[in-house]
Amino acid sequence: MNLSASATDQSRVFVVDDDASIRASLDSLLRSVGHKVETYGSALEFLQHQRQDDAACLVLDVRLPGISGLDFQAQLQALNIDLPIIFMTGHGDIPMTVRAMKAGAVDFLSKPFRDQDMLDAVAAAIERDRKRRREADAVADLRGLHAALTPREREVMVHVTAGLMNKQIAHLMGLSEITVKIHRGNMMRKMEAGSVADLVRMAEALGVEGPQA
Amino acid sequence: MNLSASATDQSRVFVVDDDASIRASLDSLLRSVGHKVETYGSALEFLQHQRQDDAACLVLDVRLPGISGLDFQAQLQALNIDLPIIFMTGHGDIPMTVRAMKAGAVDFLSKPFRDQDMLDAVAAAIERDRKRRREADAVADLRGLHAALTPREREVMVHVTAGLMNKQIAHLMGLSEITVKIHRGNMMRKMEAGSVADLVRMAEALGVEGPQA
DNA sequence: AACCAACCTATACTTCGGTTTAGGGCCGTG
DNA sequence: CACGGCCCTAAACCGAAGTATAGGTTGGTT
Repeated sequence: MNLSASATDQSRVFVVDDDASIRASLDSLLRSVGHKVETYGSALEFLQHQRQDDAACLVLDVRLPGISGLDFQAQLQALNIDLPIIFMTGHGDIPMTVRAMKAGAVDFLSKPFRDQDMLDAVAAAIERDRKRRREADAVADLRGLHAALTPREREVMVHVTAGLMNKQIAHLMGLSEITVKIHRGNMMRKMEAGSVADLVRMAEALGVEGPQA
Repeated sequence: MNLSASATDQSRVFVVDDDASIRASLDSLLRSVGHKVETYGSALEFLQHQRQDDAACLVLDVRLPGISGLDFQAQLQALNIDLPIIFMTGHGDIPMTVRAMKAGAVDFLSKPFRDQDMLDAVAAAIERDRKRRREADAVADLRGLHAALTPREREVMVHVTAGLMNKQIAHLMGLSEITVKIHRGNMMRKMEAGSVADLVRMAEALGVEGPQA
């Protein structure tokens, strides 16, 4: 389903800052350690460009033309764009920092910052994205399998992962036991689950379990 | 094993600040909304007192006599005291805030702060601790059951949660299948697992699984 | 009308899981 | 030394799971 090794092993850093000289210096700094870099002067500009399928992160000035970096962070979440963010600020305050960190920012750097601090933050952010990607890919594959189930198969899956016997499932669903066995067998095959133990883990990753005991 | 309903439903707030007037005003504020409050003038003083079995949190000035609040946070982690922390600061900076938040602080408030901000932060912190406690209690119970297993039973448990058949387990362990069945039956009874599905979830909570496929 | 996917059922059979009963051995504590 | 806990095995049995074969019904599509 997802045999492609996530396109590349590249790391891509998006820099959004209205100050061209900052953009240039960050571009050079980040390239020097092997990152691909794309720089933008505004949030809108960033949004209008395509994003590749790389592990990536976003380096953001909190003060952007038109929109605050914090609001932009919220907007990205609403758009379901889940990119680790590193904030930079010239004159940030503590409430701002707390809000950004609570909302999941990787780091919050005061300008001027040491190059190494930025590089460390970017490395941590990329690593976080890489991990999120791996997990998201795995879950996406599972969703594909799960989507191919018929309604009855899905229903049986829930009951199996709840630890019920075929007999009990049959009773709950108003079916004969043999029918449950058929659905169950088809479901296990479609989900590519080699055992109930496998299936339980898949169900947890998918969040398709009945309320826990 | 852990039938006691976690002692109380009380919420307890520990306030550590070297300024007595701050302690007094926080004490009054927090009591007014129903929290139990204990105040201390230093980190050491706090450590020397017993902690009850309540859902609790810690309100901490970053600047304490003898030790920085940040270092104290690290020290508590090292001591395995996992208490949600709310920092207060008179003249904090951004790196300090970032470090505290990265280390898991619930909030970081600049003095002077609005009463409501403190109350909100404390409520969030207590709720976080309550949740952590519930989970820790559940895992502690499981650990108790798991500790009562014999080495062989533990070994069988790992293989069962890996989805192996008795036959395969027997082969791996150099046993006859019947012996595996005995260990397995004893293990399921001791773990109070009604099904393999249950057992898998327990094993995940315990972290006693073989490396995932 | 023909088709197909999903659904349901039954018979028959195999394999797997699990328990009971009934042994055997090793080792450390009382 | 005797007892108990842990370990191993066997025969016999039962119930649960899983598969194959062989049907049947709907309901929507071509």
